[in-house]
Amino acid sequence: MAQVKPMRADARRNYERLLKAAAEAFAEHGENASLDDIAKRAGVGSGTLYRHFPTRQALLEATYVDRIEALGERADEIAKELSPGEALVEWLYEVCVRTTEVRGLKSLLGSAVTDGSRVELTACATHMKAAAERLVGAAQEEGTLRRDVEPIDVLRLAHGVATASELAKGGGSHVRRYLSLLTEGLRPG
Amino acid sequence: MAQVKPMRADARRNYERLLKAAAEAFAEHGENASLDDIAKRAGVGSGTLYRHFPTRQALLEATYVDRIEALGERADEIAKELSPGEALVEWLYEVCVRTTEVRGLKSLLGSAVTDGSRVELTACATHMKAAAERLVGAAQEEGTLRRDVEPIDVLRLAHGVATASELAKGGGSHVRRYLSLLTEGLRPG
DNA sequence: AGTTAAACGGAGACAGTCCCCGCTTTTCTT
DNA sequence: AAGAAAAGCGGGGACTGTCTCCGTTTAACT
Repeated sequence: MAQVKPMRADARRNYERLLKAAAEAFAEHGENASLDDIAKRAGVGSGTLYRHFPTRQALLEATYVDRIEALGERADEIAKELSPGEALVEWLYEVCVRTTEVRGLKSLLGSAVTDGSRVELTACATHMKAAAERLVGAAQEEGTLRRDVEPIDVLRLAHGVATASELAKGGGSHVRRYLSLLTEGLRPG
Repeated sequence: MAQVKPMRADARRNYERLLKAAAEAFAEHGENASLDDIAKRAGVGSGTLYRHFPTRQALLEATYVDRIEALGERADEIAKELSPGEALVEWLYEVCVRTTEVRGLKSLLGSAVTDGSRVELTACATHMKAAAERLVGAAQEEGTLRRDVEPIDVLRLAHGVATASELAKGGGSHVRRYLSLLTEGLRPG
């Protein structure tokens, strides 16, 4: 699975430049930033971009793997500090916040939890699912999470909460509230 | 607000043709169906399409107002048959199902509950909010819905549930489940 | 230095959006 | 009924974005 042959020097250089340009462009214009423009920013031809990243999704993934990995690590940090139930909620909160804050991350996380997505098991999907499994399993052990939900359900619902929050003007400020409505339920407590 | 002058005969004819073509195209290709193609199907020039419907959103709205109105009426029908709490849930279920079933409806319903949307208070937004207000109010009276949620919150969360369901392959079959996770909460009952 | 294979780049085919403005159709007037 | 004014039509074309193809360049290895 790993790079069998080392990349040629110019290829490696262009790859990195493209990632940098992509991060800028996605941050500036959202997930639909023009790909040709990204190539231009990076100072390479568009052919080079498409050779390295055959689809927008591939570029998005490469651009944000580190963020996704960071989320995976956060899961474990949080798990050390809080009880399993609290840890799950707090992690989901962070996932939602990133989803709404980091432009372009949303579609990536979305396709990571989509059934039958073209892209077979991307690195991002794997990371997220693994982290969710750990937290969900622990919370169920503890008895603070229903046993009839799967990790993937939780991830999808978190994505839904992020989407709902985004619909409000100050998206971020609604995340906590909407997430707690999900965890506590809409019935009066 | 109503049409001050009656439309010219040809204008009216083209308007209707466009709506019919749009319904077909959106059903076939989703909300991003080509507008020029819709004009072609309708047998009119693209200028005519853009004159009647300045934005994709406007066309989407005109295409689906009747569906939205139907949802508004369903709210009242359901309210007659079930207790307030059950009625709200059942209505939300139908909203979610339509959202996932009718291609193109999603982005319309989404922008209807978006804060600070360009389009000031569209007919769709008004209908949905009014229906939600009735059901939410009744359920809160009855005591089966938290008092700290607004109708708009409920609509947004329903949109989130629809989004989450869509991420699963057989979108429709997950709606009931995800909606009940929202109403009951993720904690064990 | 020479050879080779990998990588480059940007022109260009294609598709979609949307506007502009000369032309046609309808409607109004007398 | 005929002519004028108003309303509406439509499609050409500018523009933007995607993505591929293939002649040219360049790194890597002798």
